[in-house]
Amino acid sequence: MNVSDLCLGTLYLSDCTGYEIKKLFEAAFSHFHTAGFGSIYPALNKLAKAGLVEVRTEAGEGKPDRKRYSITEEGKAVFLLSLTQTEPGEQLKSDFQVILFFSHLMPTERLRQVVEQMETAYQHKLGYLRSIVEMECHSEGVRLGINIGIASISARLETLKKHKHKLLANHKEPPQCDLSSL
Amino acid sequence: MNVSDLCLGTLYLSDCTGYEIKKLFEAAFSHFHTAGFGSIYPALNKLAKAGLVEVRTEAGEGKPDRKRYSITEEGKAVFLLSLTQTEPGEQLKSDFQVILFFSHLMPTERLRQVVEQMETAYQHKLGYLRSIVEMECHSEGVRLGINIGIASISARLETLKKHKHKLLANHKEPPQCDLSSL
DNA sequence: GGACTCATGTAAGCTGTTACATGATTTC
DNA sequence: GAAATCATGTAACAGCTTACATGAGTCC
Repeated sequence: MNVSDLCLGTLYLSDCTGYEIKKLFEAAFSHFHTAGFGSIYPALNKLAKAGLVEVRTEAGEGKPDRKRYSITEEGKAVFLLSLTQTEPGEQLKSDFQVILFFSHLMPTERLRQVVEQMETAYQHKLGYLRSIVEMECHSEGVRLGINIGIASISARLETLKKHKHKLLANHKEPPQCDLSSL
Repeated sequence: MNVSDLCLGTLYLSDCTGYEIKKLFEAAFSHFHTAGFGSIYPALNKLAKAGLVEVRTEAGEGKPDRKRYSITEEGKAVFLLSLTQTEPGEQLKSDFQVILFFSHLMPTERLRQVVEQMETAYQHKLGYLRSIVEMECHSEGVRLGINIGIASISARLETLKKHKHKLLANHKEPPQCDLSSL
């Protein structure tokens, strides 16, 4: 499942412009997938070339022109096929956990900062997820996805809160390293 | 934090061969980072060229020759700098959640399969994490990282178990799509 | 006047995956 | 005899990020 597939899937639900797809990605997928304009626009052009989507240009009054994309029947078939054939999997990339892994090499003060930042980040994410789960327009699958996200982040936050004191209290200041040559 | 940084960090802890680094990655980082030989070997060569690690070749008796890498003082300084400057962040890429998001477009039977696969995958991951947290060699930071992983996966699994019946019971078989032309 | 939103796109580059190539030894 | 483990590496490709380019309108 790459950006191209996600664009096709989004267009299955409703016609969109590239800009709207980006906004939708942020609102709907941001807790399990990300994508920038630099990958969305080329993906849409590629899909159009392959005949999986169709484009029509709308003249913007006072605003820039927009290209509105619709999925074709072939596009629908391709998306359904890749959806059913995709193996479910999850992969986390956590710089926070890397930092924890090597935390004994870090100054205590920086470690404290990092922990605090992460707590705040978790709280923000939770707030966001709780705000969207309350909306009543979700399908059962979407709702489950959000609930899994909430439970997961909530558990991470609680574990961090519970153990951070031990981490910081037992932390030994590492010997300073010579950075003058860099 | 890329593969190159992680190699450097691993070599900070002890001298290793590329092959050993891969094994260590699997054992220690696999729940928050992955890397294959195709990125580790080039990374080590790059680090050697930059003077951040040193190599010596060991003749293998009955086994292939090995290249053992050690970090240099400059390498240590570079790693400590990038460790303290890295902003803590986490990013999930979940094809499972994508499937859930579009689950109303999938055949019920496939959805049931996907949910079961994911349950098993979570259980395996939990088993693995619980087996390593019991070892007593971990630093406080490493232990916290593992505990966060356990809490997180555990929460995901429980949420899935709790809501999957509702998901499957309310699921409507979507109209079949014409796949003959593909 | 500056920042932000709307709107689309390109190009360079970084990073990583996958497949291939080699080859000996050990285990089933 | 087949498969797995040990051991290193390259080359092609896929995929995404970042920065740049353009330009009008709106809000403070």
